[in-house]
Amino acid sequence: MARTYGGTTMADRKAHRRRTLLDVGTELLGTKGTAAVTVRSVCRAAKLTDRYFYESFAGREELITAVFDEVAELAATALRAAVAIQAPPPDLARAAVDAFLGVLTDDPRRGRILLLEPLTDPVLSAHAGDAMRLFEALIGSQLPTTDPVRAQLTATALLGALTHLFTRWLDGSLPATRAQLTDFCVAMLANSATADRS
Amino acid sequence: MARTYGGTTMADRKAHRRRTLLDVGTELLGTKGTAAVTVRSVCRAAKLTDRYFYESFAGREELITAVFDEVAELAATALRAAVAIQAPPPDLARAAVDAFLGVLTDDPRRGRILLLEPLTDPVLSAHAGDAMRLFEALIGSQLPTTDPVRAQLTATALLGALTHLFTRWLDGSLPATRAQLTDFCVAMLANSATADRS
DNA sequence: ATGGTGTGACGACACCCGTCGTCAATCAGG
DNA sequence: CCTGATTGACGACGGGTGTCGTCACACCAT
Repeated sequence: MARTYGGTTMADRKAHRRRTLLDVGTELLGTKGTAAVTVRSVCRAAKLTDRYFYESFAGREELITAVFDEVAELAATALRAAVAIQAPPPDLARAAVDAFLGVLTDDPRRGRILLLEPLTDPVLSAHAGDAMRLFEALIGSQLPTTDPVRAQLTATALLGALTHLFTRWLDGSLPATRAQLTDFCVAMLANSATADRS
Repeated sequence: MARTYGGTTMADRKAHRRRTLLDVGTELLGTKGTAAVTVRSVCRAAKLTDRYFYESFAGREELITAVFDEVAELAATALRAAVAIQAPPPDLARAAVDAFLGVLTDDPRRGRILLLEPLTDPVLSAHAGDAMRLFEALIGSQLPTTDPVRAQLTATALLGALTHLFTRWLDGSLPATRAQLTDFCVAMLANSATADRS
């Protein structure tokens, strides 16, 4: 029987503190960007003394990569569920775009964490790079081209297009409805899937 | 007759110091990113005392926006020259892509300064935003669609695609030759210019 | 009550930053 | 030589950072 303090076990308290730090990390990274995430700023916002930061994380790098990983896993899970359906490619693409957008609109901070900050922050860009390469390879493998260079160019272009569309839409500077955006993305993906046939 | 010191006029020395600061700003912003650009780091690298920083710039914001503006002006100039030729659209697109890539490959730091850092740095993003909106409007006005929403979606997608393609190619992670990349971009632009006709 | 554990606050240390005033040395023109 | 301009170095001030040890107090189980 674990000993309690304040009515909870040490393991529970530790988990709770870790959760709090991740939440604050998400808030700072997703609203102000990577420079705003420091050990002290996070602990200040979390109302925890910085000893507890080191209880869960070796340093800021570990925190921001953990925050990124949480969001990436959310997105991946949603995508996996969406494309698990048995449907023709256009419906799959629509389901995928819808699912991804759903994850982003459920919490707009996620767009910045998943799509923007990794473009310039050295820690995130090194960490996220593999995930992004994976996404590209996934997109690329769906393309009906036998030319690997062309496949990668297309996948990169698509990822770039989607990144810009999503982030711009999320920040309110794209005057499109969600349905219009979804339709456009689906058509764009479909167009790429058939472009080599022309 | 302006008084001289060390064989040069005050105006010349001031101009030289400003040039040096801009060069160092370009180096730091283009290789390490915005966080590495501080008044002290710039002056250290420029081997100037920080009094001289304030001779030309009110603060770091003014320096990084000046650095961005220099690169943007280079790109704009190259683009204007490239599309001044009398040629059919595919040749215009090719000339534009070639010119833009030329500016970037002449100095790879420019890709980061022009395309990446403004995505996340608040100062640059606010400052570059208008230039980017202009680029988008320009691309959009070349599209044969009467639907303004669709035009903007397309322009945004294209800008995103180009951004990713260029930055990924510049960092060496796209295994394509420059000719392959150029061909792809030209085809992509051409495809978008005709996509609405389908 | 006792001894051990957990917590919050804080100080230490060494570093960084932005901004600017001061001082000593050098340069320049009359 | 004299006086004023220019330069380089540096310190001041007030803020921030990462990391971690210490202390006083509160909590807990026995």
